[in-house]
Amino acid sequence: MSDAFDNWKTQIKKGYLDLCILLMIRKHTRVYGFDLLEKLAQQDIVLKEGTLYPLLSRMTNEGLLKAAWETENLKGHPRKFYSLAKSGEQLLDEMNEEYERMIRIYKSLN
Amino acid sequence: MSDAFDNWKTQIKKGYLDLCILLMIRKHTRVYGFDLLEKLAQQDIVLKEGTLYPLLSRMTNEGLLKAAWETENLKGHPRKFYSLAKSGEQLLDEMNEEYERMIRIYKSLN
DNA sequence: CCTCATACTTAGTAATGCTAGGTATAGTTG
DNA sequence: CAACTATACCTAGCATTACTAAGTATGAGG
Repeated sequence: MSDAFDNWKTQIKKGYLDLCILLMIRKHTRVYGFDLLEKLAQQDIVLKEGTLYPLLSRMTNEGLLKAAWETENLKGHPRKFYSLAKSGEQLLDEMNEEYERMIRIYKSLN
Repeated sequence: MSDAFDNWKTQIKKGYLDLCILLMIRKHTRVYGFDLLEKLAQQDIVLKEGTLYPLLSRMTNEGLLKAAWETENLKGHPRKFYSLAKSGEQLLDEMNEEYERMIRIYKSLN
């Protein structure tokens, strides 16, 4: 049985990771998974690979991201690059609006 | 299959509701479920009873809340009043700190 | 040749919010 | 007093996500 706070920390990230990852991809236009993992860690969002990759796959399947294996300059390990699809940009805008709303409510209660 | 945004809105609330409810109870010291439902709705957090009550039960079982059936002045329907337990206050402080951190990261990515 | 770092993948688990009901009491109306 | 409504709380089952804990595969360095 895990600590109440640890458990909450898992829950509070649901949805938040999607948001941050979409923001991060928008910021960098085109990134691959492992690099994204490091960029997120720099922002103090530390994920395991087993958390990030399924998330990227899901968002790609939902049509939010475009994914492409690197084909040119292929020296080193193959990398799968992600970028925002149209519907991903649109969703991100909606998410931002909703999240700002939630922050406002939170602030007003504190 | 639900819309991607609707689905996300469900996910992003996980943990957030706990936080808001603890904040609300702290603010009012002592409230019962149905009243809490209305107070939250006034803040634009609209829940179904089937969402709130299990949540209150869970937090009570975890020792975060103290629950007591109204015994005095018992006219009208019986009401179960909730207030913050020690560990609930403590958890709330930790949650606040973590949530502020998440907001800072979010802002920096946007 | 063996180890390590990079890079991606997958199966299974725990936890929460929602749906869609249900129970019970008190006041109101015909 | 019977029927209805509003108040107040409860519960079973579902869908979804983040995490754990593996595994696969490539290239570089000793």
